Amino acid sequence: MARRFRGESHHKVDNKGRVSIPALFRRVLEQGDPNYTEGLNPELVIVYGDHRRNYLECYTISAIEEVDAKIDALPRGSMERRMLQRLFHGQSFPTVVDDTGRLVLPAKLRRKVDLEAEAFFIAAGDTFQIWTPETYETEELAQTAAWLDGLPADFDPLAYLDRAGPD
Amino acid sequence: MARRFRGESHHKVDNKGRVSIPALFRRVLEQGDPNYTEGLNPELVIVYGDHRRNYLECYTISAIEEVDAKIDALPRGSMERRMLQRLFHGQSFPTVVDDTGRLVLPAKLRRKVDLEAEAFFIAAGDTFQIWTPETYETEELAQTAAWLDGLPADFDPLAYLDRAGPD
DNA sequence: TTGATTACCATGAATTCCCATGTAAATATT
DNA sequence: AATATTTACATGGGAATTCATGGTAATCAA
Repeated sequence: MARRFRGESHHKVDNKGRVSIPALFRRVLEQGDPNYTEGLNPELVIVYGDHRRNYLECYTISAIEEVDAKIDALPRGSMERRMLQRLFHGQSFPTVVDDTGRLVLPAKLRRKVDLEAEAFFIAAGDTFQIWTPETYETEELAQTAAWLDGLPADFDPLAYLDRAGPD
Repeated sequence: MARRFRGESHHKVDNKGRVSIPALFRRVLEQGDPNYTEGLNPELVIVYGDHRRNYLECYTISAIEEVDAKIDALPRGSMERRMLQRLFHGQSFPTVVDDTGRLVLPAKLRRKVDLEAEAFFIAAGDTFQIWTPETYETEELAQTAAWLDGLPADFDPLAYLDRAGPD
């Protein structure tokens, strides 16, 4: 497994759509781009998905190539294949980190996830996500809080690491 | 099972956030980093968690890789997986021991656990924790005392090693 | 030619690098 | 055993570099 993204942080988005990528994420993007060499800027792919998805998911080149390979393995003409193609090939945006370590998010993408002055970056395994801070708090955190409420009060979610969970 | 951390100690934190790692812990970090070789500095991952957690938990590379493998095994899209990803991939900070055996804790992490001039290190199996001394005393010790108070006066905690507990 | 996108330059703050020192611990030497 | 020598640790300081962010000029597309 390639190097993983790790960490979370907030960054300003200016009116041109420029936003700094957390420095540690940049290192991972560099390592995950087979064409990257010292001095160059790594490429990446931003998957934005359909209208229900309200965050941007960023893939290193090698991560997206793995996905592509899996899609290629699906039977031609199958629904699964068509859906995944639409999601990963259609609803995505290939781009490159700029010289100052920033990403330029086109207005279309910003509008899609309601991004204005600030963006929240969070690692998620071999990808990282870009959220509007408020959306992340209200949707993502609220959702887990609700889920936790359905569990025994003393149950430690970390137990999921080792077992199935609370009976 | 990999080598374990053992012991506890106090260290100064300077205003750049630098703090010495107990020398014995360093040896464990070295052994727990598959990429470590004599002369190099071991990497590690600091998991800080959400607002409810008031200490930093430090994982060796192999310990965190075990965790990652377990997360990877959970079904994509499941709440369990998302929670654990948020905690271990998002709310964490990968770093490396410096040449003089210190760790540099960014302001963000120090603020989170109220770390100022001094830090308390304590081993916890295959991880170790960094606490603000006062927090550790008031929260952690008080809790243990309360727990012991709830047991028969002559109860030996070692009984937990072999069975479920008292009675 | 006009709004948008890209390339370049600028700057303060945070972070890393490199070197220094006192002290405790380990080892070697009479 | 007592003393000298070396090595490892904990801690500190300043210089050099990286980061995040902002601005302006050059380029592009329609």
